[in-house]
Amino acid sequence: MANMQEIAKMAGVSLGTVSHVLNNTAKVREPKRTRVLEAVQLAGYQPSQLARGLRRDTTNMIGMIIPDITNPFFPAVVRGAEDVAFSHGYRLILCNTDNDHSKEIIHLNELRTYLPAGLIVIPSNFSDLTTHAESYRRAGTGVVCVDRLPKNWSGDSVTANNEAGAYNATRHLLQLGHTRLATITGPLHLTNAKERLGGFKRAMKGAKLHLSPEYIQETTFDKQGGHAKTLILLRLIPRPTAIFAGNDMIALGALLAVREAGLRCPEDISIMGFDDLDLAETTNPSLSSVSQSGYQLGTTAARLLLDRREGDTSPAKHIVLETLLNLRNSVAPPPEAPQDNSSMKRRRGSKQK
Amino acid sequence: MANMQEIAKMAGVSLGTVSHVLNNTAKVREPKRTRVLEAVQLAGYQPSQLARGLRRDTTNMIGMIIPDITNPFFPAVVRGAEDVAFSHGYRLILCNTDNDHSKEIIHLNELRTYLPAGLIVIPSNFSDLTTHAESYRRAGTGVVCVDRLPKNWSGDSVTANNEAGAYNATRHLLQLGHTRLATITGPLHLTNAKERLGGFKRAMKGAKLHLSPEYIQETTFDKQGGHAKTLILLRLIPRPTAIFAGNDMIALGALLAVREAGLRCPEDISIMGFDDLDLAETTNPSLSSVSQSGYQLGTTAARLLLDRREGDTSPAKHIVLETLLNLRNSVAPPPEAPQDNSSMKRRRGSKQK
DNA sequence: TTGTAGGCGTTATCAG
DNA sequence: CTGATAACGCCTACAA
Repeated sequence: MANMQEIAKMAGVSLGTVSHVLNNTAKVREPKRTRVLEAVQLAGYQPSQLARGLRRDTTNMIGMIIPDITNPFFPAVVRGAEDVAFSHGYRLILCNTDNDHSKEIIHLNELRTYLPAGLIVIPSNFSDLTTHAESYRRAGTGVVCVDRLPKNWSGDSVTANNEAGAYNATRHLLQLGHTRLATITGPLHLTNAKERLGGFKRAMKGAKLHLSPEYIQETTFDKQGGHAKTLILLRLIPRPTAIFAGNDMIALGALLAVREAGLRCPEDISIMGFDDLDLAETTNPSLSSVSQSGYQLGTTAARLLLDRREGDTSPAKHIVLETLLNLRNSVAPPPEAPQDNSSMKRRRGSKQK
Repeated sequence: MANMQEIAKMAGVSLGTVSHVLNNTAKVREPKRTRVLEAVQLAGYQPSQLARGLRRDTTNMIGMIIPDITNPFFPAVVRGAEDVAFSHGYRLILCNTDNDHSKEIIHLNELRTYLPAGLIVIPSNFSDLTTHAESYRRAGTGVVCVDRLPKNWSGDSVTANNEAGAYNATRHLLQLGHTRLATITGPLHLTNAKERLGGFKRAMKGAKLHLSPEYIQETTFDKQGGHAKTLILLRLIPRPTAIFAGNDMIALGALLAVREAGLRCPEDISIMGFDDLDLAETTNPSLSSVSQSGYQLGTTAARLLLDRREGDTSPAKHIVLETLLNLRNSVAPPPEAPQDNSSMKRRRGSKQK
């Protein structure tokens, strides 16, 4: 690979002049200027990002740390971030943490040595991002947090309006006539899971419905969790007629469990998801879900980061993107709407607690 | 961030000595050695990858170029590559091409300036990878091609056995008694699409079945394509009783089209996919598919690359991973099956799972 | 307007 | 075995 010195020789100018025309850092007169450009063209020269970064004390790389690219929600976020980054000349270094915060720390520490232009992070469980981000910020490197927030996070963030999304979804179930609603939440130490539960509870409270604790099941954000917890919910008496799942993977597990139990969705039980993944429209029945745009989460985060780099020093921003309720076939009114199974109805007193 | 000079000062040794203990490039005696290590620990020092790369003329970054992380098959490949890379101290720079070969060229040219340890590429449509890889190879940088191969590719590659996978899948359909088989292929300039069609044809030929050209439809590897081409196939007379789809996304589109047409799968028409994506088990009916492990494709590619870097200079390797036929509910014998009788024996015990 | 030279943080070479 | 010192390729004062 040619270097600047060779380009200078080819164009018959000095090294500094080449740099000047490449970076527009000084007006170079026409005869030389084009000679340089021609030489660059001819040699297919591209400046070493390494040397440039070393000298400038910052590179065009953006570190992106996510739990797991294999988890269907995250690729969209990554893609959104990459599109914005790429079009501005930045590149992404992708790191998976598997929700392991010690792996996250390794990435956080190492990424610093690339002098990245910034960091976009979807925190792992029990993330220690807050303390580590501090050292980035001291170095003038932006860090934006996406989708969920670690403990005590006060920096820039881009999240969905989980609370409102969950509230609206739950409202919809209530309006259909459901009164025995259950929810299967993601890990409640994650802010997004907690907020969704918050929205669910608010809607329940608004409807003046009592919510006994066994109707709230916490699990991991995956199919297995949804499956296991649904089996528990289905054994409850009275059985819930609707389940609000913390995300689509949980909803998927719920769907499978309901089928296994010999029940029908939505006739016997309604299921509502969150995320509106692509798979939501191909399940059987297709899944009603709270739609949040992962892509937009990604583009917004990247733009925020680039603004910071351009010198935006305003106070921390917390951008919240609204959700949309996407109704499909997994929700319906409860069976025989005002439950006529009187024996079941009597039991309801038992959860008076 | 502390640099080596400061560590040297802290430990009361010279800069060179610090480098020596960090890289094991010379035996440093015990009193100093531990002092250095302690200083490193204390300062949380990590060497600048930029400076190191500049000096060593190579970094610990691996460029990974893929069509689109949003496409459900690719994240697994990326994850496989990342896992192997990470555990060996390498990091991934992720680039999406959108199957646009001019975007691919941009990435190829720019990645070189990071002096990457190697490149893992899933080529775009009409990829010009072959010529560009040449310049990488001259610089001693390995390039391995995954999933599909560009024109005239003669370097390292890791692919699935598309031909055999398609052949086995088609054989299965034939053994169920289907005689009017159609296929919807991906873009035939992509080697994987072409090989799958090859396997399909070989099975048909083996069964001495005529295959008229309108029973072979070519399209893009997505749902829309599968949907549109299925509608065409369903209008043919006689209508095919089984469709072998070039991948699961096409199969998904086919499923939707069949349903729209008021036909039932698998009673009226069988559908076979390829890839065995996660979504295959949640569709209605669940999708029979040729399973290939994207994750394994990724790990294998990364390992191959790292071997090269360790000095393996043997001739180009073409690693081919076997597939597995994963049977679910989207295939069944054809309607009015004329073969309850003789030849339907399970003579092929093959490798079906 | 153009050229020169110093230095970013490392590694590697070569004296001591 | 240890410690200077010269690159690596680039940018940028500063000098011409």
